[in-house]
Amino acid sequence: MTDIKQAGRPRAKSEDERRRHPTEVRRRLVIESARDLIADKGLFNVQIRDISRACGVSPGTITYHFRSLDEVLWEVVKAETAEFYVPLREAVASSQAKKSTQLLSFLSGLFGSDADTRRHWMIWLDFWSAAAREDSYGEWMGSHYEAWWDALTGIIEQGVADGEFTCEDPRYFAVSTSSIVDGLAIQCYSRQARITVAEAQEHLLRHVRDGLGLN
Amino acid sequence: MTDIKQAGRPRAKSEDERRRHPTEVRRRLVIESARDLIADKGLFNVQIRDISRACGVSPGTITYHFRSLDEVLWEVVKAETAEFYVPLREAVASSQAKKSTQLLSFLSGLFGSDADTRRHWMIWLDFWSAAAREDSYGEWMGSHYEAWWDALTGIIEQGVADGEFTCEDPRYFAVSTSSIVDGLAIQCYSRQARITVAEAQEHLLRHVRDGLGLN
Amino acid sequence: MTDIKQAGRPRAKSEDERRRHPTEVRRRLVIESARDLIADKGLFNVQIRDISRACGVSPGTITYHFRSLDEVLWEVVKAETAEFYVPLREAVASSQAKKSTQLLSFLSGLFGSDADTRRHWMIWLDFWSAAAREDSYGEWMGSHYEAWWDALTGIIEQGVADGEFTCEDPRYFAVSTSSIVDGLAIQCYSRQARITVAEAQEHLLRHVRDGLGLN
Amino acid sequence: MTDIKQAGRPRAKSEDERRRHPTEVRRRLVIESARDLIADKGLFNVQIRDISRACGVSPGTITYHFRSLDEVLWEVVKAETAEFYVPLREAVASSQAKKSTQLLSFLSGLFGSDADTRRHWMIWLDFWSAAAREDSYGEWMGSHYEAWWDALTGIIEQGVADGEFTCEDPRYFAVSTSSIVDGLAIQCYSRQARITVAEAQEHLLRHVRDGLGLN
DNA sequence: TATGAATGAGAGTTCATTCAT
DNA sequence: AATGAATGAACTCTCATTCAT
Repeated sequence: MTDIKQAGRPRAKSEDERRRHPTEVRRRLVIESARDLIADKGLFNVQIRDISRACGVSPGTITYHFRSLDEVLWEVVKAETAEFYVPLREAVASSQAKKSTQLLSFLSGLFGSDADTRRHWMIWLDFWSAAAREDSYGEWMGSHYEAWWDALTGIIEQGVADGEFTCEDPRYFAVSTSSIVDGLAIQCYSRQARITVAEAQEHLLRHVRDGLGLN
Repeated sequence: MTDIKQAGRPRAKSEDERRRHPTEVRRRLVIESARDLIADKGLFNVQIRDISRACGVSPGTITYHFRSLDEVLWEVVKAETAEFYVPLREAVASSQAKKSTQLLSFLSGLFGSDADTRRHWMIWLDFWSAAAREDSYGEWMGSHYEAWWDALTGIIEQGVADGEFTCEDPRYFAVSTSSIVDGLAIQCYSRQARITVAEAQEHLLRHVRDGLGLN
Repeated sequence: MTDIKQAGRPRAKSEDERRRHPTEVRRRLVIESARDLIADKGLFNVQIRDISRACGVSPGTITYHFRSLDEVLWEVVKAETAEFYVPLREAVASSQAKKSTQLLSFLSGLFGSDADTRRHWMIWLDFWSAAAREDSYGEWMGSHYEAWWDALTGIIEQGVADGEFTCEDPRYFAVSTSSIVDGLAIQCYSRQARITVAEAQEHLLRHVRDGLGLN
Repeated sequence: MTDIKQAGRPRAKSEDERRRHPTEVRRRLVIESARDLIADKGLFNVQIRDISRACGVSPGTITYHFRSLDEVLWEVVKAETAEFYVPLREAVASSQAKKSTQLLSFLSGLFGSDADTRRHWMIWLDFWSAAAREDSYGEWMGSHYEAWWDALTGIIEQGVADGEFTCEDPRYFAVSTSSIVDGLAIQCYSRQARITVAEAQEHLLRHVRDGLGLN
């Protein structure tokens, strides 16, 4: 019987349509598809079947490449988190512009009406809930914000050193800023929001200009 | 076990818990029990059986008094929301203290290590997720924050009028403050938090004092 | 404690609104209300709560006066059955008209578009299903049809004796007629019926006139 | 238990029953099993668990292949309905016998004491109730009877054309006949029936012979 | 006699996971 | 590597019935 199964198989034909991928490739494809779904339905409202349908594979393929649904979710959060602050650090590291320009343009980019930004915040909102109840999520979130704060602090310190602006306590200001960002995101990305994304963005920039004595 | 119940000891109390109650009373008891559970397990991780067990009633009793589990959750959120800003408005309305004292003492109260405050923020975190995906939650959240901002704005305007402190744009400052509150709560109430509740509180107060020119 | 309950009671006030009735009266009121519901929702699709609501009493009142829901249903069927063939026998017994007139006018009355007739057939349809699976319903149905046939046979025999019409085998004709009645009712009282009630009636009358050589 | 399965005994058969099947095959197996159950317990008295037990699968398998229990029931009714009138139309189309023979032999076949025929009428009885309350069932029933009548009418017209028998109004006679069939089935397939299946059959044949002037 | 809160077994359905193919 | 049928525990919700009042 087991022989029969092996026998009828090697049909090279459909090989090209539904490609077979090594685990690492397939995992990435799955995670990518799952991100949109999660943004839509909520981190803990997504089913394996949803994800498999979104990838064009069968449910079994998901559990073949992942230990469990939770692992998929977890990987999505990690991917989302990574991609969120990478640009920040890159901007800090590479840009030749003035620090104030770097800072303001980066922070502006946090609020946008495009699908990607919305998706990011949707996942992020759920992530906070998760981080409040599970150590693993909490730990990950902590290290993420720490890096966020470090990066912000770094830019501010450089700007101060460059004489672009002033700031008595860069660390304190970094935490304030990241908090305001999150607090405003809650407002402007909710349903029936009372604050538009543009208003949130404007609010944030005003906060930064005021805090750093820019104009 | 039944013997213990029959015996003459702590009868009064357990008799009272398991008594029959008119719907309105029972609903309130259920909501009260559910609040703790939700804080613990998450708004959408609580099951009817959890709640019924917590109330000492059968699952059928929950659905007898509520149309569905969603209604219970919804009522919990409404109760939690209502109780959150009521004190703020009362403080504004009744206290004879200086506005700055009122304000700082109220805001201090938002961050605490007691079970009630923790519970509040746990529910609140889930509420944000819900408000990002369902109009009804979003609408409710919007009107809550609007009231929050109005109240803060009112106090600040009075303080300015009284000459206690200065503020160029009270409304803007109110939104900033509520956003920082939420943003800090995310940090200090998460697992493995990098910021303690006391630090968050201190951070908030510094933000307010700086913004209003107190000290 | 039991004393307290007795104490607060004798409030003669609402005595008149929600009358208390001896069991036999209450049972009849319940059965009467339940008939319409059953016609609407189906014999085995009616809930105690529906019935109690229809009577303006509480669910407990139903089970206080009836052993069980099944007993209510059963009584409804008995009431419906009784009222169905009583008029037939009365018509036979009392009318002074010619037998052919009696017969045709009675049979015409079986098909009508009024609510009462529809209600009757709705219950009757469910009754057939019940009679096919439970002896008690089957037994009751059998005796009902036997009486039906006897009555029809009797009229026909009298009509033949009176020289009004001819019929070789009155019993056979009675069974044919009752069967056609039921078969036509299935058609004309169904949803999306292909045969109207009027057509069914006309069909039946034609069958009887042909069979008895009337016209 | 696992040992028994591993052992070489009656493997072929039980292996086959519990084998995995593509959806279409499994659906048919489920429908087939459900038919008997429904005949036994009634169309709306069958539970998913009953059906799954009868098929030797788990409850989840039923809802895996069907959207809901209602869909199973609906498919059973459709299958039963289809198989009911197919033979009639085939007899009309293919048989070389005289029309009167075709007709009488087909109609005889409607009443039988075998399990299949009983099962058919049990389901059919419930179907009438359903058709009286739900448009979808009513619509389906209507089209079924229309076909039934068309087929009967067709045979009769041919028989008349062939000079085998006479019939003034074949359509009217077809409706009468189908109604008598249903009306007699109610009687002879009920519990405690007063008319045997054989008597019903005899009654029907007499009706047809009389109506067509045969003998 | 009447109430209606409370019960809890049992219903349909969902869904992560398993595993033969 | 991929499939998708199968599983069965667990969920929400229903509802006849009970019983304190």
